[in-house]
Amino acid sequence: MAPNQQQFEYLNQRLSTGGFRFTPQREHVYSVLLQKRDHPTAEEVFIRAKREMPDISMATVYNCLDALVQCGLARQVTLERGAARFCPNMREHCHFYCDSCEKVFDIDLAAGAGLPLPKGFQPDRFDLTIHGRCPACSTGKK
Amino acid sequence: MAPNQQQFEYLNQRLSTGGFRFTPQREHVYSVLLQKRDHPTAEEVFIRAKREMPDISMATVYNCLDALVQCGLARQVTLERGAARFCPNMREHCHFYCDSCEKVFDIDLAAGAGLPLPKGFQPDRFDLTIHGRCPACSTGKK
DNA sequence: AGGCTCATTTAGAATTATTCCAAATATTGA
DNA sequence: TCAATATTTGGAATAATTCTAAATGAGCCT
Repeated sequence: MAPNQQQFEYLNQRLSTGGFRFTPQREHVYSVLLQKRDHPTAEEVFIRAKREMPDISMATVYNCLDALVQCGLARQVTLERGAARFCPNMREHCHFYCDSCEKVFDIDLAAGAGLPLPKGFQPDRFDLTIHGRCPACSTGKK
Repeated sequence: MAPNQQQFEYLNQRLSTGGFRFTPQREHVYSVLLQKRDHPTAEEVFIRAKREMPDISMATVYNCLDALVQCGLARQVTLERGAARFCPNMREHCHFYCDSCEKVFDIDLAAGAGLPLPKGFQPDRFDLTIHGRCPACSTGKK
């Protein structure tokens, strides 16, 4: 599924606003992210991207993901150890990591709203990850 | 500064409860963590530990930190990219990462309290990192 | 104390994740 | 189209962590 015209325009606009050029690789990496929103690692994005663009390189995937993050088109998510994951959901939300099946769920919650920070701290962005069990794993009580 | 008797007892008890043995290395790594609570990386812990225990190895530092985390004596904190950091503060708190001076501050806030999770999700632990500017950096408005 | 068992330590190798590099190529604006 | 500059590429390099196998150490049983 190629990105539709609207997504294409939006990507183009965000890239140039951010001082980046539009390239087929960036378009493709973005479309890969949008296709399956399961918080893939850079390596997983690379594998998926290669299916339609066999010559794309790992370095380019990192470059594209970086550009997307800087343009505000994707978030980089760091859940404990291991590789960083990428998420094109830019709504305010937090992540639920299931310690049992290791899936990542988007939860629509504004984590930082109303938190009484000590005087002087100027928050910019809140990263909330909740660890626990997802519905499937908690009923199975494995 | 060596850990006091109470800390020593507590460490011993938590280690054995967790199925770990008490070793001089683990005691020393724990005392290093307690001495300067600036969220050091494993490498920084290694450097500090070597001052009083020159033969300790990196692998042992990782092993000790791991054991401490598993015993509930320290938390592993993952702030974006780069090395994991370690924090012996086990009170419920979150972290404020200053994007300007890159220091990490403990903030005494219960991040997850009262968050309305969707049905079925069983939260176990909340990891909230707030990015922004610390008081010193926000007044300097660098 | 002596011996057994198993955890731990150690140094270094191996692995994983990411960044860097320099040359070739592509994109944009004039 | 041309020049300037960003991007892509493959591979090398780096960073962070884990693994491995041998030596050591601790606790337990007799």
